[in-house]
Amino acid sequence: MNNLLLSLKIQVNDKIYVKDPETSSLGRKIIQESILLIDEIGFENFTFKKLGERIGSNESSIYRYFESKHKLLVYLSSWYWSWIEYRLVFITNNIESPIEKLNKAIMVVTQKIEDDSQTEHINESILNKIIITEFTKTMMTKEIDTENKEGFFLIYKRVINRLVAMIEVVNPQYAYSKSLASSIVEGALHQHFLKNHLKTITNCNETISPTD
Amino acid sequence: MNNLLLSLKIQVNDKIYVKDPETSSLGRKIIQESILLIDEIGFENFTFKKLGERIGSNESSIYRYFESKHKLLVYLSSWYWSWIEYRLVFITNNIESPIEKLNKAIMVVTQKIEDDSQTEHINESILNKIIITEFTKTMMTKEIDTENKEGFFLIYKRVINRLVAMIEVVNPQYAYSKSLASSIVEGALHQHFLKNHLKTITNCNETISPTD
DNA sequence: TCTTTATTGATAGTAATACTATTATATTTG
DNA sequence: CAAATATAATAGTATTACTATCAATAAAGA
Repeated sequence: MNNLLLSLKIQVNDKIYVKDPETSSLGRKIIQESILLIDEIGFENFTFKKLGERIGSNESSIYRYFESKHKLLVYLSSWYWSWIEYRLVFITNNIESPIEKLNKAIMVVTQKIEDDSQTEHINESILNKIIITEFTKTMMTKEIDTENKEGFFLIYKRVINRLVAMIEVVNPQYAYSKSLASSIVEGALHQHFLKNHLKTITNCNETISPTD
Repeated sequence: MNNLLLSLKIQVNDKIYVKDPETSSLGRKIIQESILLIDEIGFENFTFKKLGERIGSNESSIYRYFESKHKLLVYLSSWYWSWIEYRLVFITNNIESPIEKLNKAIMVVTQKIEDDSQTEHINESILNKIIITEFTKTMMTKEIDTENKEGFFLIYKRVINRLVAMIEVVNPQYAYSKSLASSIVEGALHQHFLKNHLKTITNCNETISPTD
């Protein structure tokens, strides 16, 4: 992936933050450490106060970047899906065979991320872990319809739709391409979760991956 | 389904509650109204205080039944899956053809519930609605491993395993029966959710159901 | 029927959460 | 070097998620 990300900035809908965290070192620290802290203690136990203590900064300073911890999670998710989209486009680029292209794409959206540290302050592998358990919480709220209208989930939907397009090239007659694509992405996250916590209701383990 | 439930009591792991809500009218009121209130305002906005006001009772009285709102949600989920299990067994009973049996089973676990009011105090259709958006929250916590050991998710896993068994009768060679079963159940809930909120990434709508 | 026990209600209280507001102090930039 | 901007420190509010105590009722048992 050749360090392309070093010069390319992942863009996130600016309605999600108060101040863009990529524009300051405090902002980047917030992102970096929030990923680690959410992974360690879980999203329900995560607070801006704890994060502040951890980064040697103040609760009120974090509020200048994000209105709420919910929006911070939406930000992290958007960043994640944007990063996935970038990899999706990059890795499937120039592949002639539609089926091979779709295969690669499915690999990208379903694979466990082994740390591929391209961005200094974001640990993609841990971010992948928190997406597995926390991503649904960004959407499963009473505010979803408003937030959806404001474009909070655009990048995620774009990833799904890229998959849909590839499926339709492989089989233009298939009537459920959208549901298939969303099921692949969401289903893979879910199988990763089961593999880690409810082993008795999945076949996934050290040798069999959700991608299989 | 012939009113069998009128004489059969759905059993929920007794570690989930402090006092069995089925043993008193206040308990049943808590169950009945919590379903409606969670549906109305969402689980994050739901509190025992609000529930108390609504049922004309006291916050502290509700705490005598459930330690926390999380456990109440675990209780509602267990009740739901227990009810699904009962229907699963009942509806697929005496069906000879394995494929037909599996088909019926898939219908049971994926269909939207139209109110089938067998139990006076539980509105199954609304309970189904809250399961669609709130069920993952019972599991996606830092406490999952402990709670899983305590048996909080036994009924859910039993439902999945019944499906697994039916899949294996249809095709004993299939290597991913567990993952398929868990994906069917979880995936159907997810498609129901998308159909209600993110219509652009599902093919499900008024005419096409997740069951299809 | 009377008494004991269990259940519920009312009130108060605590620590933590999820913020907002204000002011002081650094730091950056023009 | 001044002005603007960013951050830190502190305080404060309303709400949440409980626990504890005690009084009032209702139900059950002797």
